Amino acid sequence: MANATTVNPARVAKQFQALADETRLKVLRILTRGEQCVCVLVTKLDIPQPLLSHHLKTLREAGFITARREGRWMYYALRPEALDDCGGALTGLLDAYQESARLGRPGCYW
Amino acid sequence: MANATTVNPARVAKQFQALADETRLKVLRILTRGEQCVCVLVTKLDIPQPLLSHHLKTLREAGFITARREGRWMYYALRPEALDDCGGALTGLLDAYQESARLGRPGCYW
DNA sequence: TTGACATATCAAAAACTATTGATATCATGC
DNA sequence: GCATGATATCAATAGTTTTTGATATGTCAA
Repeated sequence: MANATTVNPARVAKQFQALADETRLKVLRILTRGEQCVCVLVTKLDIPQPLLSHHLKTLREAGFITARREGRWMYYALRPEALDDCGGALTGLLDAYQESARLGRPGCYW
Repeated sequence: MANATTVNPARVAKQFQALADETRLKVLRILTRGEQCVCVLVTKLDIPQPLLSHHLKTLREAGFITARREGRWMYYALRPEALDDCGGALTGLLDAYQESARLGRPGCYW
């Protein structure tokens, strides 16, 4: 289980970076309904296709989605593990915070 | 409770943007141990003071930390509600995903 | 009130990210 | 093989964020 000390800040920062965009969050929201082909996403989001392609690449590289080709179409699907992982970084911080509160906030630990 | 439809992508994107930086994540991690003065953070992170000041401002504007002056020193503290809130956006997506799986992935919903 | 210290702000430069339009790739059907 | 449609890549531009150094602000102590 992730916690504030096991989390790798550089990696996690990259994941949050991928989430730090309105269009990409909308993509993820759409994909919660199941995998979708790019053509549907383009229509739904109303942005130029190359731009969407770029955002999909960003999400894919950060591990949030997977791609699958079927004939001429590409289908993208959510990878919930990645969302879990990111959430784990947040709960790791929260857990560390609560644990330290429990211990009475000894202050500086280094 | 947050879910994939109640979440405001623009606002959430801004919060994730604040988390999308290695230094800022390190700041949050340090602050899980309780509030700290800037001088401690500067030493611990080994970055120029104006740069840290800028990152602290970013975190503050996104709601992740609070500032308190005590004499010459500024003390920054974690605001766990903001982390919760952000985590809520993630679990909102995950919940929507699982709910849709439960319903048998009806596909396009618009 | 002056000097010293802690922190914030500002302006400029550097680095990165998003957007656009043009073009390439790749699968399909003729 | 050729034309077509779906998607990806590329190169250029625009916009944003990060970093740096200089300077300003605010507080304290003498």
